[in-house]
Amino acid sequence: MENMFQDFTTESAIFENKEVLRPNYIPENLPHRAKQIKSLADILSAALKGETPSNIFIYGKTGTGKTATVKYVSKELEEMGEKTSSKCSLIYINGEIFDTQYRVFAYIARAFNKHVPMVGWPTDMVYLEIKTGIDGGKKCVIVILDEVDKLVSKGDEALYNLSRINSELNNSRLSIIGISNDLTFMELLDPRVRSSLSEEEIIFPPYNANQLKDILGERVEKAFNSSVLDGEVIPLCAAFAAQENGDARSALDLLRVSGEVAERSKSKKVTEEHVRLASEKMEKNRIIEVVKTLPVQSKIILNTVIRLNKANAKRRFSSGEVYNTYRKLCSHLKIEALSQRRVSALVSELDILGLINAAIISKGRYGRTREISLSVPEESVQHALVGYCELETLSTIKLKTQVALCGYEKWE
DNA sequence: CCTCCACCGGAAAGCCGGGTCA
DNA sequence: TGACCCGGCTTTCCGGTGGAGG
Repeated sequence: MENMFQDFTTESAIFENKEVLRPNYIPENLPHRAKQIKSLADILSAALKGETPSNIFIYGKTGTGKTATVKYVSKELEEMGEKTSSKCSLIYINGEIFDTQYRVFAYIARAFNKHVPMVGWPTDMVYLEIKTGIDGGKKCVIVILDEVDKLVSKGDEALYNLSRINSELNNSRLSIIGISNDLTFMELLDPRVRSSLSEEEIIFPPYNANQLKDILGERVEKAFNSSVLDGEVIPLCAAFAAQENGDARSALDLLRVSGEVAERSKSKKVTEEHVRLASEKMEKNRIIEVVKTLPVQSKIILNTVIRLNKANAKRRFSSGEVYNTYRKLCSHLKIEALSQRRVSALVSELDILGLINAAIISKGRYGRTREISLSVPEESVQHALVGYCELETLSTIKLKTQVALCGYEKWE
């Protein structure tokens, strides 16, 4: 009998190397980031002259090339450092994974071959280890804190201690590069830490459609077999992503998924049609993800809108209608209904998430209200609620709610 | 031009589960 | 262990408002 994986072992007709399209792949060329690369290199070049580079704060939305740029520049710097034998070492830390002061410190200590367990020691002891580690040889240490906002959300001691470590060192110097896609966290910082972290700032603006086209173009040669892409594929991917928010990551994702769609349909080429299918598929997944993680009450409200949609020819409903139906649904589910004010707030949240539309209109004598309508296909939401139901194994009341939510049975 | 509907959305306080500290 | 704090969620209170109808 033929092995069931037989089909999957044959060479791909579409992809040459799919990894090139993954977000963590660092290309040799970063289009449209020359300015940022130069600023970063200028600042860090101090390390090669034996001086201390300023601390740097890097800001930009997701998929604007922050991490790629920093990794690219630090690789170059390390190479040059070895050639010129000026000692400098870079330590890359992702704040999402190392999200407490202790973990960050332990990780840094390990970079200096100190045997620090990932849990257990008093923090100041680890701090001491780092200090002696860094100070061991005369050199320059640059700590890169990616997603630094995640780290700060649990307290700013880590940043505070790192930024003042220089005053306790004799031989070496330490600089910090903080990377974030969120500016609000700066307010949580001690003013001294804030100003020391942002001695220099580099901004990464979103890409436009043309720039995204260049980025995709840069990678297709390695990623795809020659001439499997139709001419319109790249511009279309770029346009879709630019429309969203100029996010290179999602542009690359879209291109990859388009290829996968083409591959699965046994096509020899990736066409415009495949991109559209891929885009639809990704959008659907996004919706499912969002709906699944919604709090129960928001799900009930969403469900209310769907029920209204099913029961009426019209597609728009006033806040009052939605709230009344919501109350009925709640009493049917034997769940305490929220106040009108609260439901109004949750409706706003659903609006921001893009699941429903809620625009304020005035009907003159007949009051002012929001017109609420579903802004995504009915089936994809329903699909998500059903999917959630299957996974839900919590308390019986919750389970009952979920079952009722996907059942759509009449209750009056 | 004024009224008044039916709701919006800010402010503030209450509640609750979880974590911390002495 | 109990006092206390914190953050998220919710309620209560209430001032605000665009425009059809008078």
